[in-house]
Amino acid sequence: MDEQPRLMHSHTGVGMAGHPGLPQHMQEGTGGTDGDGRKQDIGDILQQIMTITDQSLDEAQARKHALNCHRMKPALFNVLCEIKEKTVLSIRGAQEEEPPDPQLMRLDNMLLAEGVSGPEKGGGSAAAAAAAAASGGVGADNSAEHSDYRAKLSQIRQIYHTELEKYEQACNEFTTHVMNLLREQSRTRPISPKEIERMVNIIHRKFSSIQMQLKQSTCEAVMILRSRFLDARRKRRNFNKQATEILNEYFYSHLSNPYPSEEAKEELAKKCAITVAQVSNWFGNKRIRYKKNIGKFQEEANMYAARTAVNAANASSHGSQANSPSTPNSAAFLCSVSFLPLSSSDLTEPVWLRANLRMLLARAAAWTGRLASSACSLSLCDSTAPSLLSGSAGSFNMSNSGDLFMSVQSLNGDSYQGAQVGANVQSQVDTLRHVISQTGGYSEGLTANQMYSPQGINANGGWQDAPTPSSVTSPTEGPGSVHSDTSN
DNA sequence: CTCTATGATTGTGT
DNA sequence: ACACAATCATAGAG
Repeated sequence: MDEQPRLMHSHTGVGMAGHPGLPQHMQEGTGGTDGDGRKQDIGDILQQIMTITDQSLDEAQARKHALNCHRMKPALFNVLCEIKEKTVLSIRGAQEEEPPDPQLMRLDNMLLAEGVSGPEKGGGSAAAAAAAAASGGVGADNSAEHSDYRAKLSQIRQIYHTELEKYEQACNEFTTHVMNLLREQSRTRPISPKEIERMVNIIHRKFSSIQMQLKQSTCEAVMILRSRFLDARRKRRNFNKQATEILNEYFYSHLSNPYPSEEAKEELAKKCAITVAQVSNWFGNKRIRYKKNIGKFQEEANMYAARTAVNAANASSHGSQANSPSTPNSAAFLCSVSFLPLSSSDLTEPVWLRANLRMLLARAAAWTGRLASSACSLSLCDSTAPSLLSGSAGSFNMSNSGDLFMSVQSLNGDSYQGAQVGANVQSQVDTLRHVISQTGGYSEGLTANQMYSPQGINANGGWQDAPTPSSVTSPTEGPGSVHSDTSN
């Protein structure tokens, strides 16, 4: 019974179809020793199978037909079935259900998010819009770039879909081809539907790995495009002068607590035509840089503080002609001018306003250096008052803030005379705070514990002790206190 | 080109 | 979630 081994040999040989050396070897093996006719026939048939791929199509068809009609064909088929019985075990073991590839899922998700693989309309532009928002684009000046981005993205999208379609088509064609081939072969050798299915799976896996490469390179292309067109760092543009001035004005007029509330941020963002995130960035940068190098910002601080005071005075005098500061209108104006989310009642109480102003005037006089000792006992109705004066007033270095005080004092005079004290109170408070923070808080000659602490920059040079904008309150203050930042 | 200014991002702490 | 600090990367002035 040496038939079986030879068949096994030949069977493995089928897997290596087209091997040029094999037919010769087979011939040697079959025609050599016994010369048995049956074996000779089987050998011939096998040889024909082996060489079938080397033949032309017509010739192959003819031979295939001859093979199918061969008298020994059923016998060969039975033998193959027998062999199959033995090998099918190993095939069965090889079946495994693969979980979805996480990398492929990542790529799919990303392509979907970028609007490449999603629905045609909206996806790409939505992604572009999102990217535009992320880059903080103002709109007008880089809309051209965004349309360019969108065009490029849709180009990528198109290429991706074309390629994907091509791959899918090729996959289907190849699968059909293989299935036909297997069906054809199933007439000659035993092939179960399971095997066909398995083969199809293998083909699909191969093609999906190609697809993954396509997806990967598409993702890379999108990333490159994104970074080139929408990377905020690359596309950084300085804010325009007006926006910077608005931001600086707010910063220096709220120097004791430069943390704009969400509402204030939105207001600033609207005025500056930037995003709220950009406002936050700006304040973050400003705070840190101001703190790091106060000296460098002093001139700027003075300028803005003075300007704020002047603006406030103008607003106040203007308001005195049109309407009284005690009217709801002027209160609303005060809210909007200084971004104070105060209630109207907070601002329409002339008694405390006047009292505040008297305090301010007294304090201003004290701070100009003549009444240093008495200043400590004064108490501003503003929540910051106690802390503002917690340090030694006599230590404040007034040398570089005299001009500021001049302007404040004259303004106070103007507005106080007519008891029209609405709009400029807040700015004056903050202007004064500014002067304090500059002189008391930062002068190099001061020791840390002499600096005023909680509301302004603390001994460590930070505002961390300042309450959050939404909670700037004082337990001692009345209902009409001026808050540097509050939210309702 | 260098240097400084500045908007944005990232990592960390609370 | 927010602020801070460090850092990056570019803009713009010289």
